[in-house]
Amino acid sequence: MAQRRTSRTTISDVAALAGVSVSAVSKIVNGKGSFPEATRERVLWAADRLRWSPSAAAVALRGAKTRAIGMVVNRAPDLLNADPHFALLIAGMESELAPRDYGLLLHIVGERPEAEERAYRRLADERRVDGVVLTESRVNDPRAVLLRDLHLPAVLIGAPWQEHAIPSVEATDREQGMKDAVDHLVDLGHRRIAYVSGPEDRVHTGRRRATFTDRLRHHRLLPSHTLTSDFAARTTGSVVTEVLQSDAPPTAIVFANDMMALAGISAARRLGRDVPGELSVVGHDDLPLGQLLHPQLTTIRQDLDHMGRAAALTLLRHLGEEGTPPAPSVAAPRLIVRESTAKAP
Amino acid sequence: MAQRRTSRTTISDVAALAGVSVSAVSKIVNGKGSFPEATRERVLWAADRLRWSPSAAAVALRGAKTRAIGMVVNRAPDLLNADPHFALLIAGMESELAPRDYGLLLHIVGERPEAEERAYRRLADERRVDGVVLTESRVNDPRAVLLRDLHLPAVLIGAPWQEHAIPSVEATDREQGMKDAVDHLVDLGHRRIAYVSGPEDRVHTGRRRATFTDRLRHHRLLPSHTLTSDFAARTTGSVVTEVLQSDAPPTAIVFANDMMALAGISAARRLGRDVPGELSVVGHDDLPLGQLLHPQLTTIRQDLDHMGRAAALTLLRHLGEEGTPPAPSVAAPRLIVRESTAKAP
DNA sequence: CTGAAAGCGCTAACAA
DNA sequence: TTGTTAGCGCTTTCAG
Repeated sequence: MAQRRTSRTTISDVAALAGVSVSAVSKIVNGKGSFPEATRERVLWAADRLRWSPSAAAVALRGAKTRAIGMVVNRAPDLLNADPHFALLIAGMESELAPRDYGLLLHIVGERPEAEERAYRRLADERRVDGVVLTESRVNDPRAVLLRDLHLPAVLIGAPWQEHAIPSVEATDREQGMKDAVDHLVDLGHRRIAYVSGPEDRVHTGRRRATFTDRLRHHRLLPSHTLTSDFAARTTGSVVTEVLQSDAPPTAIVFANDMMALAGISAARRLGRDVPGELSVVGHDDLPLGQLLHPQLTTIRQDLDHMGRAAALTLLRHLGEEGTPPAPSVAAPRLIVRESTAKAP
Repeated sequence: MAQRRTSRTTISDVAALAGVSVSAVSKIVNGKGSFPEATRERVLWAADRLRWSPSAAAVALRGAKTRAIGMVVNRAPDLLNADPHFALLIAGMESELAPRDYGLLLHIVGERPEAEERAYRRLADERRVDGVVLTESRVNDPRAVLLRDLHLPAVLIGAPWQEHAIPSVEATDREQGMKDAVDHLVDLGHRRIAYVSGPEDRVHTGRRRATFTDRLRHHRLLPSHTLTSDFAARTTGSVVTEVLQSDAPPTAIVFANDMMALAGISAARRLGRDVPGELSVVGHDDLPLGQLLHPQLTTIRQDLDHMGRAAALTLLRHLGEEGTPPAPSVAAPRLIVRESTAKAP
């Protein structure tokens, strides 16, 4: 028995209504052949009337293009939430994907590497997406090899690790913001400046720390401390607490991101240290949040929205999507001076 | 470019390697028929060796199930970013979806209604997802009708609007947190208490304000002010600034979410008002952020993670996904007293 | 110019 | 028990 479910309207319904063949509909809708204007109009009218759009599954099956791109985020949910960073990146990507009718398939896996690998593998094997966007480039990034094996086109947001086989999008003059931050602090008279970095496995962690150190050396200074934290506020808090209680505590700290800076400020305050009176703080990213804090956060602005856009565009071009403009260059990170930095005590 | 991949391994490759028919592979992989253990093993081994998983497109085309669910967020990117709310909801959903091999297709549309409608329409017409999760139930929610027309299964997170045709997941005893907040403030001696709500078109806006007012009446009080803001920090700031400069300013304000509370605190501080000395503040959501602020935020905790999980589970069951447990009930919102509330001045 | 027909990879009747 | 086969909805030769 021909069990008819809420039967979907198909291309043949449109063809029937327009009084043409299915192939005519296909061609007209995809702007392929050349047809008399009258036919074109009738077909388009019929498609519109029936509210028909081609089934993504059928198109994908036929042409091996899904018009979807994937992103797998390997951060624990609670830490993800603590860092609005991703939301901005995703929003940026979406603003380029949506108008081109591309979907974004998101996977949030924990920090377990095997879950991450599995996610990419499924994306590829099941042919769910045409390509993926990676963030948070890692040292010895296992994803580079994996994605090559999977033949899954990819674009990386951020500094590639060595000769990463994956094309990447980055801000021009990537280290400018950090240099400015160091200069700014030195100008304010700070001599004991510390850096609290994110996890060591991130490529940018090493880079930024190197820039930090180099720039201090440029001023004939050495880092007061270089510390490492993860994305948990608690970790950052205890690291900061410890260093502030050391013999020669820093008078200024640069943090790898705004949320860490906030956690740092919170820890300092708990020790009764005034920010910026006794301790200057510089964040990184410039989340909108920073302007609501007291003191308002001095931070290194990254144009996350544009990075997201650029990544999407780069991937789309790579996939051969026609009419995709080249990704515009992303502005260099720059220092936004607000209230959390002041003269050294 | 657009390097065509070495043609994908298909079910017939697996069948060939295992020396059986394709249907045998299909059945075995999907655990359908009954086969001798030896055959089963050989097939599974072959599938594994070839790293084969069924093409999502083919499966979808065949069975009309995509194993993907959709979510469209209608908030401007910058405001999205300002509110980590969604990230938590999404993470919660993912933790139930991922283990069942469901994907999450995310669309971020602006606040333009037509973009939103288009997104749902495409999701349905192109059969990209099996169902959708809605958030932020709206008054006269146009999505209810739309999704019914589209025959797109849906689950709503939050209080439904009237006889919303869409099943919804909600915390038990939804208004408990607000009642506790009011009681708490009254206990502290506050008599002039204001409420700053989110956009009027959200269902919960009206509900919470009603609860707020009712609970005050219970204490034989009237609201000092009831104000409305949108999700932009600036709006909240100016609303708060104005009310604090009025003749009889409130000594306590309850906000519709934590980010608004933060914006409010920031505005108060700019007027030189001490929080909580001169103004007590209560937030809503309990973002991790709240504990890093100074003063730490007193807030109404919502279990966003569980709401996300419950929504996913409910939808999956609705879709007939076997082995999906019923969604556990979501704990009632409750007041977390921290430092932003204190005795009335 | 237009239409008929062959699959894309998979599942589920139906046969053997 | 296992294999054969007919489509799912679409695009794309290839005839007409």
